[in-house]
Amino acid sequence: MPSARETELLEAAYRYVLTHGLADVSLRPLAAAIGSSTRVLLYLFGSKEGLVKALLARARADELVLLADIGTGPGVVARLWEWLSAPAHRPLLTLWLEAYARSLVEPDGPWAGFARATVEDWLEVLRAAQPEDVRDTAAGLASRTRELALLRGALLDLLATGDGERVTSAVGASFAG
Amino acid sequence: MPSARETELLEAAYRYVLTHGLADVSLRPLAAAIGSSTRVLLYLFGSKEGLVKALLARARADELVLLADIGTGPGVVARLWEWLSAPAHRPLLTLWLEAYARSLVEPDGPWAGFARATVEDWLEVLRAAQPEDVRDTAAGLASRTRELALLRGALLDLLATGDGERVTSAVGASFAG
DNA sequence: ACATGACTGAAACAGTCGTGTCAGTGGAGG
DNA sequence: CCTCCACTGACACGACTGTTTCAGTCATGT
Repeated sequence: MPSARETELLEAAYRYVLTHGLADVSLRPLAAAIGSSTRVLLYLFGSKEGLVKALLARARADELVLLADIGTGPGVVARLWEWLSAPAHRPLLTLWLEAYARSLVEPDGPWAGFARATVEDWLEVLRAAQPEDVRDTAAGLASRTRELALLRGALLDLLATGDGERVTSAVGASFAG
Repeated sequence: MPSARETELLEAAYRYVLTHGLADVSLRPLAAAIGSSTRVLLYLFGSKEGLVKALLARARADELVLLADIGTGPGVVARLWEWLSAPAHRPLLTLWLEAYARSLVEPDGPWAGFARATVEDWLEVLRAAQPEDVRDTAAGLASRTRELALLRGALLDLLATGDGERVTSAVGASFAG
């Protein structure tokens, strides 16, 4: 149960890393930017690793809210892509990709398991959206794996090029109906 | 025109970052691991940024060799996936993803433009593999964008879960013919 | 023989890193 | 009033960062 001050500072730190990235964040500049001090951050989060872990969990909370609100049934993929391609979400998704890559390179530490966890989260949502008769078949598994791949590959493209038109039309062509 | 010693050390450093990652590499441990010294690395590459840039270019060279060898015509996507999913290439692809993510967070520095460049490289290969009559149409552009997205999304999944069977069957289902 | 240029070792530079220490605030509950 | 506890400021610690300075070594070309 985090204290009020803790969640307040976490929120500020979260806003900070959304624009500065998580990879080479350091306590002193971060503390200065959010009007705090390294002493307080260490006191509240125990260590830098604790802070990073809290920030990762905070980012994941945003993701889980989306997945909970997205619903099921036909059109999930289109709705997911709508959310993924929204310019307002770009900082969050860049942060997400950063954490994803990092968790692959450095399987220990606060990043541990981040990539695998998001794969499973999303696959589960896509599974829930499938018709019942394919949900537990090999074809169903392959199908939602393919949907997830398309969404994330398209996201990679979009984040790099910013060419929403081209990428959206590519995604849309796959799930028009 | 790099000297013999320079390419030799670059190759050793490349092998090092393939297993240690590029994000938090530092000169002293790297130099020690490859039997050199920070003095020499700085002398040969000018600065750490110069070294990182050289390493990125080295990684890109591996990628370009693949793209040159992959040929054109039907089956490119399947052949590309065969290469991407080969266990031997995993370190390279993890490094690739790391550089990709980093270039999005920190658009300046040695990473600049890395993500965008690889998108264009791959799209061009896929374009060359398309039948002539669609190559310059909007549908052709959307089609190869979609192929690229699928490949890279599948790669993300594979790197995180290692579940080659599931992912490969998902990719295969899209391009069986 | 000599000079040139590629390469290398040792040590130091100023700076930043995460973290620990010690000493306080300042408000809430007894 | 007094105590307790969440929180904070100032400062120092050792380790590490990229980079520089100064001094070589060694083979090569003339």
